[in-house]
Amino acid sequence: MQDTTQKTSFKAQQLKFREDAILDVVNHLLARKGFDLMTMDEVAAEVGIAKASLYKHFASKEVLAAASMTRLIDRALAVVNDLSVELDPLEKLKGLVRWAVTAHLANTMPLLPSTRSSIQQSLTNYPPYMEKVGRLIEAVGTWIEQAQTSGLLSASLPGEVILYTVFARSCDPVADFLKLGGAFSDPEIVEMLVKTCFDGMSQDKSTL
Amino acid sequence: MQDTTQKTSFKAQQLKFREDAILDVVNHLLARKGFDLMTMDEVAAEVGIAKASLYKHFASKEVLAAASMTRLIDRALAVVNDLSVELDPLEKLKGLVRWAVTAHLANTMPLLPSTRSSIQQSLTNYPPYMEKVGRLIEAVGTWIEQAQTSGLLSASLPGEVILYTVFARSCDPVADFLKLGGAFSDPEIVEMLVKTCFDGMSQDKSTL
DNA sequence: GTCTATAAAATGATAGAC
DNA sequence: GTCTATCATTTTATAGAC
Repeated sequence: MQDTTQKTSFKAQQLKFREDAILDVVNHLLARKGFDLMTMDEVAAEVGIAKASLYKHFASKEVLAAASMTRLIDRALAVVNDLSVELDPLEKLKGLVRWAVTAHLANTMPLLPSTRSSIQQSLTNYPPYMEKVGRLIEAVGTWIEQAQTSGLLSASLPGEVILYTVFARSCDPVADFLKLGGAFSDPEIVEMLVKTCFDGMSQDKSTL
Repeated sequence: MQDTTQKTSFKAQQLKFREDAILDVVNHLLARKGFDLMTMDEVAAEVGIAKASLYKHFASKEVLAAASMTRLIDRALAVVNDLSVELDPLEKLKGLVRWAVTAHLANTMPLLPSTRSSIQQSLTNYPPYMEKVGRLIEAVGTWIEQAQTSGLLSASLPGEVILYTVFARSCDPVADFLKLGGAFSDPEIVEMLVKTCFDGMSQDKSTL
């Protein structure tokens, strides 16, 4: 038959579609409860398939989480790419933090940046993930260096510290508490977090 | 017998001693793994007693964690009290953050400030804990107001935001990553976190 | 690949002897 | 109050039919 390849490609498309739907659910659950509290039963139920079917797509809970996290890094890389326009490096960094905090508030940012999480180790042993994280770190690291040499960011602060501080905003509980309080809109919360992150909480000396 | 009360008091002392030992173990486990990953088997093994004995002291895992957390707030209140000397309010706040980050690095700071943690709800339903948290918030809130009115902290930032930001430093993953990197000593990490927390990462405009 | 049914292990909690 | 033994439940993962 002549349409064998077409049929296969259609099937492959359907497969990808289904797996993307699974990863959407996983991403959401990772964001709301974290890896340890997320159960495979829950994932299967929310996707609307049997648990055994889930295991046909992903070999284990850890593999499933790793796939979801890899997709997240892909998205972060896309955001980084979009930000590579005519912005100064400080604005690029702020843009990345805005994206992360916004996603966190929308429950689409998996709760990871914690040395304590039990997936952390299996993730570091998953080369496709680590390779992409490496690319992300390199891109953001470049922005940080540029911002420091051009006097936009404090040059006395080790770049490492700035890098981790930027990434850590994606899981900052301050956003959750402010949202819980109900006094501010999501965009307001995002802007306040960005401000305290980059400018601190002390009185701005330049205005005195 | 005349020494009945003495005997009782001695027994009570022993009981408190044992329960304090249990809470030490729990505090350490909560700091390293969090509530959900901490198991009662583990607690019992590390204390050196049978799991059933553990349940004679504390009715459930949640009660156990609540007791540990209450003791933590007691210690925070003691630190707040020690800081009520001749320091300006900004230095008091920094002192509190220093204590929290130092404890975090020493694995003695339970990983909580997360809306996602599954104990959070049972804690809010435990009046002794909430009462002490209330006192802590009041004391720190007063410092924040003083720092804002005296121009030490940005007055345009809602007090709420400053309060949460200060508390959130106790579980900031930046400290963990920097420690993992091995390039800095614990006190250096503490000072860098305090600096970025209060002064941000942007170039200080007053030096230009 | 999807399902039902079930294994295998971990874990919170309790029974009951001493 | 401490122990051993056990229960009940949850949860990761698989077997095997269709």
